[in-house]
Amino acid sequence: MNSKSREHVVVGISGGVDSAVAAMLLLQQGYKVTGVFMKNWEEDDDAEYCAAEEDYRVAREVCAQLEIPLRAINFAAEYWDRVFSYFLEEYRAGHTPNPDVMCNKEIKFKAFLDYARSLGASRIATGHYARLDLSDGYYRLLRGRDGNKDQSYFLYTLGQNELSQSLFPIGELEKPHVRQLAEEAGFANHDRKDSTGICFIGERRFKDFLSRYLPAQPGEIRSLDDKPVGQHDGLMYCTIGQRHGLGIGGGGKPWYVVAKDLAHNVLYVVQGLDHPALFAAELGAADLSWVRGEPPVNGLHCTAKIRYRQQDSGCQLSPISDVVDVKFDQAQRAITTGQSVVFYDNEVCLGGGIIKSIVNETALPVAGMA
RNA sequence: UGGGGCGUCGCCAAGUGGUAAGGCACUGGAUUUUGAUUCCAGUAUUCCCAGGUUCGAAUCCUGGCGCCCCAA
Repeated sequence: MNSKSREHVVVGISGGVDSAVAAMLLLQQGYKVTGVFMKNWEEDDDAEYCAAEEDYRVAREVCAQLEIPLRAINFAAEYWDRVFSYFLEEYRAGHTPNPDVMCNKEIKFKAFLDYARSLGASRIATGHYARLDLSDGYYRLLRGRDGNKDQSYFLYTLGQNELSQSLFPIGELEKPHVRQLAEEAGFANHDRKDSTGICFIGERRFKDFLSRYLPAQPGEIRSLDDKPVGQHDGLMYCTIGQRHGLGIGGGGKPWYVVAKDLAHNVLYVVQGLDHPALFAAELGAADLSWVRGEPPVNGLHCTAKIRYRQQDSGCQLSPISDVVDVKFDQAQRAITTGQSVVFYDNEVCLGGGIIKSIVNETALPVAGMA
């Protein structure tokens, strides 16, 4: 065997195909592999069915087939303290956070990494569609080879320390190939539907879920010319660019959320997918994180995403300090505070930050609202 | 209490004698490791009410009820 035969890797096994194939590939590459199933959310009493239990059952099945040990670890307390509380605070403040970005930062590549080290592993591995590359003494985070599944967006908070202790075994593969390998390996989950929804919390009616933690605060919905057009149940249940769930119709074109006025508890809407008020070409971001460990040169022209699964758009970063001002070559639709902007230099994910402000050419009824 | 207009699904809105378009909302599904977006499908035996004319009316007539506008 090769020198890797002694290296111990802990793989996060979720019950899905991706992590199962990741573990299998590591085994084939000669690593010593241990599977770990994370439970980071205590099921709610009234949950229709317990998805986590089924996930765990499948995880055990896969590990049994691979003949690797599977351990279970509960990070529910950490998840609540470091991810969920942040999530609620952001919503309360009228923003739209991305909990999965925070989950990767605080749980998978921190708590889980620490745990893996305590088990004697030198690295962790996950089933993310992203790639690692070591050049000039620096680790680079690259987009997954499968452009349709690329998950580097969720990983932009990782730095040199995390990447030097991580592996993304399926990053070079395309999803259909992963499923094929799973089928050939005889994994029962080879055709299991991809999981979506908030990491560990799963798919559920989002508004109902949020309302358990943030009580309703009904208020008026107004059009940009300040005419009342309906009622909302709470500004925190809505996000910029959102169409459904408002319950307002008429006039032909669909209505979209364009702004929130927290001070007056008013939700502003606009009619038509391409309404100009929905577009802005500039934003301010903070809580920056750079994969290389240091910011790129000031004035850098690169590309960026405003949300997951969106095509990158050219932009200019300047000035860069604790915060950054991002000017896009083309106006972006529905830039939303709380979401992450993630920067790329072609295939390389440079890092990103949390969107804090939007510079919009179209005057909104209330100054400073987002 | 003079004149004019209108009343079709929760909301806009076609249809002016031949047996209820479409859009929005809503519901379901697809896509998606955030929240969204997008895509596909479904949704009025009934046209404010009551009579009448007609083989046949949401469409014509009569009478109500409701709303709007202009005059006062």
